[in-house]
Amino acid sequence: MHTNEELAELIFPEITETVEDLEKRYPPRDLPDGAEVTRFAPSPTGFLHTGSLFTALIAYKIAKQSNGVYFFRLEDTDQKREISGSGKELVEQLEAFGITQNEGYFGDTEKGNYGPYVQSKRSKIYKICIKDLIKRGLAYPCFCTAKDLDDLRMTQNANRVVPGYYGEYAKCRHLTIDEAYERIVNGMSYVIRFKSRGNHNNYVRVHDEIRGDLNLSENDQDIVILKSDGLPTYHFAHLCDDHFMHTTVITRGEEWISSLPIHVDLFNTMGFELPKYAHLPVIMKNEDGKRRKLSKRKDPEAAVSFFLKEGYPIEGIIKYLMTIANSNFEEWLMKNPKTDINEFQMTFGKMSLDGALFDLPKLKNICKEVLSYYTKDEITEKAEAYAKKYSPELLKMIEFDKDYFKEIMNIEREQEKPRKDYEKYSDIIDHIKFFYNDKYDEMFAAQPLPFNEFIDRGEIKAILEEFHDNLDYSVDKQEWFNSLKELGVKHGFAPNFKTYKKNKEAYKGHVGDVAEMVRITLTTSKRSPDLYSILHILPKEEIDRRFAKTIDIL
RNA sequence: GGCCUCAUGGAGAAGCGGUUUAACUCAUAUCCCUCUCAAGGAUACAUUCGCGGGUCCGAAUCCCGCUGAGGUCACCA
Repeated sequence: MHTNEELAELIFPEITETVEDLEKRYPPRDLPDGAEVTRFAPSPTGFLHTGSLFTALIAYKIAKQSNGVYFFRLEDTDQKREISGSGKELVEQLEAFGITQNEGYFGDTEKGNYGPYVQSKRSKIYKICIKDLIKRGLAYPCFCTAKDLDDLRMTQNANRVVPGYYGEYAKCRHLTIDEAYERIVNGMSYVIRFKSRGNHNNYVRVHDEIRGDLNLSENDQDIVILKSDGLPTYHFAHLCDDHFMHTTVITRGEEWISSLPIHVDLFNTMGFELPKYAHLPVIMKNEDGKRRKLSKRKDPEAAVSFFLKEGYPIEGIIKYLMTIANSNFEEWLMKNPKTDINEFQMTFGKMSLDGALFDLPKLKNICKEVLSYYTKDEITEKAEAYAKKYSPELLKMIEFDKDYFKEIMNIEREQEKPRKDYEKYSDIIDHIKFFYNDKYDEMFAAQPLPFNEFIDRGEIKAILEEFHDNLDYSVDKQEWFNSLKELGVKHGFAPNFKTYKKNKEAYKGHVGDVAEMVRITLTTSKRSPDLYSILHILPKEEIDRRFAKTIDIL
């Protein structure tokens, strides 16, 4: 007759430490009152997902604003799905968004007293806990094969009973210790299951920081806690890791709500204090009138790298995510458009319960706002950083003459109501390329200049010549514009749109038409920022050249 | 299918039993301003809070039922 003790020794002969040893090794953290310990714990299965960034952002904020600790843990227990190198990538992308840690996994290194922070390196810790459970008769080896489990599921479905490995259906649970012992000695493959003492008909009340009290059916499933590869499942890793790392608030997606009873069961039987839980809404996408989770495969915007590549400002993305996270954030943002968002206090109570639809127009609007508030130096610096990584073309423009670029970026910037031209850094090129001679020449050659076809070419030519001959760079904007009006009037154009509208027959057009001629000459386009600014930024010789070139073809 | 969660306009949402004629932001539309654009300003956009009952003098707000959407039922997390 073997005992549970002997069974535990047979399975884990190399494990000599106990749960008490672990408690000593990972003592409670010394933190101020109210400090929360949070974590972001992704699997290294690919690049940073927009939803993951959202989750990480919330965990980070909750810890920061309470003077607590935010750390990064790598959940690499599924070696089949692992994509090598993605763990490091995840850390780096988060860092790009300002979500930095002072403890945890850093890609190449680890820091902190509660490590290791990579689950595959914590194997011993899980085994210590499982050995303890086996000794206490609360976990057992299960020899069922995938086929056994499939068959079980099928008969359960056919009989309309709750599927799963529990109670009478948990075959291996009813094996005697000797039987189990013998099978292991004989080299049979097995997993370790948790022996649940719960009853499906009882309810447990679990508090969720966002949703309030949840009433859930007790767990009675004998879930797998150690896979045959020797690594734990998520549930068991969550139990051990968050307990010994002293996480105070578990922030995770709402898809975990249904496994909450398992976690409660696990924490209770290990005698560990249950952490607080906050089940976050999942970011959705609308497709043909149906809501669904943002999908990494189908939606480019599901990967955070998409936004980075497009050149959306990081600050804008974070602010957008914050508006989804807390309904009162936007109001705060409007009052404090330039304040560091770390000043904003995030609360679980202001979090919505159902998943928000990802709204690109809203993101764009926020990004526009963010970019418009940057000084010329700030936007130049950030645009350069973006260009270095993603846009050689833009980089060339910036490096050609940085001061020149700054002056261009400064058009109607650094004022009360700045221009809002750009939603992302990649928009810059198209808006300003006419400032660069080679681009100008390209555009000049590409299509006929869009001069108003109702105005005689000779007239345009005469006006342009006269405008150019009398160009005075020393006058202020108002005076300059007056002279433009006078020039128009002289040629039969109304001084303003109103006058023209009242009596269209009396005029060939209005100042706008005259300005348009100059604009096309200088930019090849009917649309551009302020003309006066352009005249003062473009080098004088270049202005002369453009006039000559344009007049020449008229 | 069982269980769980959620449900206010095109989107994010405020509201939590009585000055709510349902705040605010984005989007959209129209108008104004204007040298074009980007802005800015003004106005419009839910007779009604998924539907049906009930409680109450009074309900988006409380209760019940239904419906819809999402999640979950793995040796994936």
